[in-house]
Amino acid sequence: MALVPKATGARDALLDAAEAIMLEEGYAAVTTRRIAGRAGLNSALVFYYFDTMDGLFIALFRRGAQETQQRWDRVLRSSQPLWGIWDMLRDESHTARTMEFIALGNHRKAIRTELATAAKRFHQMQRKVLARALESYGVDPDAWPASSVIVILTGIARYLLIEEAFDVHLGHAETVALVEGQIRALEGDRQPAEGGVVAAAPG
Amino acid sequence: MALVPKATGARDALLDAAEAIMLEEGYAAVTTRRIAGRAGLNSALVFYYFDTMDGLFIALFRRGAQETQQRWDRVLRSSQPLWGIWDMLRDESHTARTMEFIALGNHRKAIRTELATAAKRFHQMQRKVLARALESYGVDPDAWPASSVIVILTGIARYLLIEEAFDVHLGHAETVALVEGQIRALEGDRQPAEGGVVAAAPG
DNA sequence: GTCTATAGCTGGATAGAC
DNA sequence: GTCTATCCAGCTATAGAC
Repeated sequence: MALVPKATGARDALLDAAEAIMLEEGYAAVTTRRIAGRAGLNSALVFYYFDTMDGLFIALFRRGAQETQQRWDRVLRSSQPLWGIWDMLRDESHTARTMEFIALGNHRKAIRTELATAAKRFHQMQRKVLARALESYGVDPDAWPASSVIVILTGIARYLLIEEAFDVHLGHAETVALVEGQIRALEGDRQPAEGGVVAAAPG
Repeated sequence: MALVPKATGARDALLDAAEAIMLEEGYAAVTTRRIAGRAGLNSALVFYYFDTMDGLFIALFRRGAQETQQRWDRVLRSSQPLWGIWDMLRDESHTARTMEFIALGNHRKAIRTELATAAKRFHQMQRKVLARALESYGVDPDAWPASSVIVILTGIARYLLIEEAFDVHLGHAETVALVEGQIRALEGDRQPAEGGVVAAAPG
């Protein structure tokens, strides 16, 4: 399960092509003809495998969400879960795809439902690990509930990435320093060798 | 200058129609024919006034940014700038439009440039007022730089709104309480009568 | 499972009448 | 400034051959 999936069959090849087009040019550019052209296949195959364009988007989202789940599984096993969560949230490639689906989901009910389900699952997964960690650090759960820490870290990380994509960096360095200072106070320095986001799959 | 602009001429009517379609169905649904149909005008007029679809989107963004600027002007004159900024950031109608343009800008250079310029202008505007306010509250500017406070508040507010649009509310109440508790500690209770976001235009 | 062919529609954009 | 008419391209989706 590599980060950049390699097509093993026509269905995967179509999903790979759709994902690439979506990231490069946005969901509106994902059309049956362009998917097929990029994958070197016939456009009728899109309907054979996914029935409709909505079906394709949902299949694409689920495949991505499964990968994301596996990455969270790894990250949350880290002995420094705060660092792990923060670094994962700061990962651009993951967030770019999520934001494209959010834009799509804002106007398509079927996608919106998929997104909501996945968002809740990931939140709970993070909350369980984080609540235990914060407790072990002696953090008052009334002052800093784990679910709030997730919302705050996610919101900050995502906003930083959005602005970076537009080459806007006002206050970014200060904010990263501020957040990472808080994490360091609880978990010490980042131990880059384990639980990292980068080394996700073996060569 | 009302929040929901009334068309005074064909050009404004086209922009109004484009904005409504964009909010309801996303930027991809904004087409010359649909704009014209909604405005009760001819689709060729879109090209007469805006040359291309990119031209239309840029004109639409600029008109909205001008309104936003005026709203920030009002909000930042408040005697409780932290409350003013937070309430403005939490305003859904404003953010929905911004996010649609971000999705569009992620894949169109001309839009991206417009967005970056406006984002920087708004940030500086907020930072000036906030830096002075935080200083008057005795907040250490090295621990909490104004530009970081802007990034943090904006990131949190926007993430809350994104999730609310998908009916996901995990950790939201706790996070709002946490943020507003911090603001209250500096500025006291919210004084709803002045500088509010709601009462923007007469009539 | 993959292809060709095509129906039926909608898109951006332009020319030119009024 | 607003309209009709039109070009050509692209779209989703289906039918049916292989």
